[in-house]
Amino acid sequence: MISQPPLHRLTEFLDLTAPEMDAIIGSAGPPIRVPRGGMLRREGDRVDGIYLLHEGWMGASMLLRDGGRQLVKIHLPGDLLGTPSLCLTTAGETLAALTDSVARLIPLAAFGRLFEEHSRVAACLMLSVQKERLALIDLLASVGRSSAIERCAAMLLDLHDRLEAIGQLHDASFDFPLTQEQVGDLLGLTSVHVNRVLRELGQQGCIARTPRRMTLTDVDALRRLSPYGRRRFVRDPGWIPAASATRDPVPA
Amino acid sequence: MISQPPLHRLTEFLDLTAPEMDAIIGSAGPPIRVPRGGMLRREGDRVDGIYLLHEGWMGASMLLRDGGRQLVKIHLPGDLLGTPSLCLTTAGETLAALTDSVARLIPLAAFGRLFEEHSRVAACLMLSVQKERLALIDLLASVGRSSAIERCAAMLLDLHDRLEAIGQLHDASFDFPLTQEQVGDLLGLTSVHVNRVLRELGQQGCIARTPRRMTLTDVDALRRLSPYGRRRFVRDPGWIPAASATRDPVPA
DNA sequence: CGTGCATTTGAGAAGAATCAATGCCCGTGG
DNA sequence: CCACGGGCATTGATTCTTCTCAAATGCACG
Repeated sequence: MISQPPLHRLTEFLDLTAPEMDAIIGSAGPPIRVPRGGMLRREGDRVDGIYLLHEGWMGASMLLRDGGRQLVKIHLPGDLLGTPSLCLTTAGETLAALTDSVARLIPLAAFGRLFEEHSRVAACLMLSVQKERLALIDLLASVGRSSAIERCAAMLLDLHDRLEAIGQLHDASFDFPLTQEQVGDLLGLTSVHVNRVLRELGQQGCIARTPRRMTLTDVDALRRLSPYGRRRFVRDPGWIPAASATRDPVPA
Repeated sequence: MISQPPLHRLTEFLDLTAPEMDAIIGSAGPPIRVPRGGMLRREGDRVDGIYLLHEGWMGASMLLRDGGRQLVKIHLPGDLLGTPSLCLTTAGETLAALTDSVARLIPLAAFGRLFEEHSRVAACLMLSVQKERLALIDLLASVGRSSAIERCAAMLLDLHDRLEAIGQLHDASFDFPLTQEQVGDLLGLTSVHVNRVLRELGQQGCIARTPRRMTLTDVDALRRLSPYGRRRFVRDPGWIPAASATRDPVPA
């Protein structure tokens, strides 16, 4: 028994109507279970749609020619996965399960129909993608222009804030399934150095770690460490027409 | 006398119809001239639309709390500027002219209308944004997981390929208005180190520099140095409906 | 009770930053 | 015409962050 798909990432900018949400839900295929370590999509696979993540953490990563790996995004439930590859013939990113996960495919055809028939949903998708792009910009700024400890602080806060939004945060404490190597691949560091930095953060009293669990014991100190602040997102942007203006109004 | 806006970034995935292109062109405001060093938009400004760059090079950058600056994108003519801020109340990036530039504002309202009335244009915009996102991913991988020389090679190739697409490349040689500090801000390096690396590339015979001009004397060697290959983009993706299927068909 | 993965720790090396000075080009104003 | 100043490029010397290599430890799991 699979619960309804989490759509908070699509309704965070705008309240969608029931028909609009039904259209989204209806466009998704059956649940796909991916065990920890499994792949939902590999770089080079044919692009057959995008994915909506129901449960679990997944990582989007890119392989480099020298064998290195750049983790591009830690995806949490509700995220849309694989959208960057929409403009490619062959997937540009690997989607790997960091925990046991469940996702659903939204096939290209269904995505196209959604786009054509529900312009407000299309607008929400656009905003969602822009938000992802900003996250990428923040990560880039962090990797390009900050010290290792600042990057770690920013990453922990990012997870903190996003987990809070989906109710998976309890007293600034959350499940933390990432290995130090994965953190390194995300932040442009070695696992060895991640280890030292996390210990340093622990000694400063900013965080407390137990296996697979992370507690931010001094969120304010972490925010001071972080190289950038929190973004303020729009709500009900004026340029998206009100629901009643939607095409094909369904008669009551 | 301002020439027609360059729309190659919007038609590279799909041929648009004349009415669709007219709608885009019609949505843009009057040309805005920005002298080298001037700002089109500052971080924190109110978001009133996006911009279409006609002429010149512009940089999108983000300021860090410690005073550092991350250059996020070097924009060339035809690019859409400022789209990441669509989901923010207040601009998240500064748009600064790297050369004398000309841009046009597409106001939010016009953008919304475009989205609502021309779903194929909306789809093209989505693909365009995804392409930008991939560029950001590539940059991130480069900054996070490659040496300084590899990053420089990748940046030079990126400019090479994009300038080629707009006919501003002559025998692997192009106008290069970036200061070494700006390159450093883009690649996560200091200007001092950029200088050394560029000299190294020169000594290896990969590039030749004269003031404000760059020549790639060994493109293949640079491609071997670059941490990633070229992307292959879709053309006429099946999920976007054919032009005749567009709503509001204009009677002949 | 091995086995395999992840974390932890140490020592040394390397890449890039920092600090500091110099030179060059070019526009400005005396 | 020339002195001056600002921005940018270049170079050297030194420091420091982070990587690399290596090994030990701990822990989960069959």
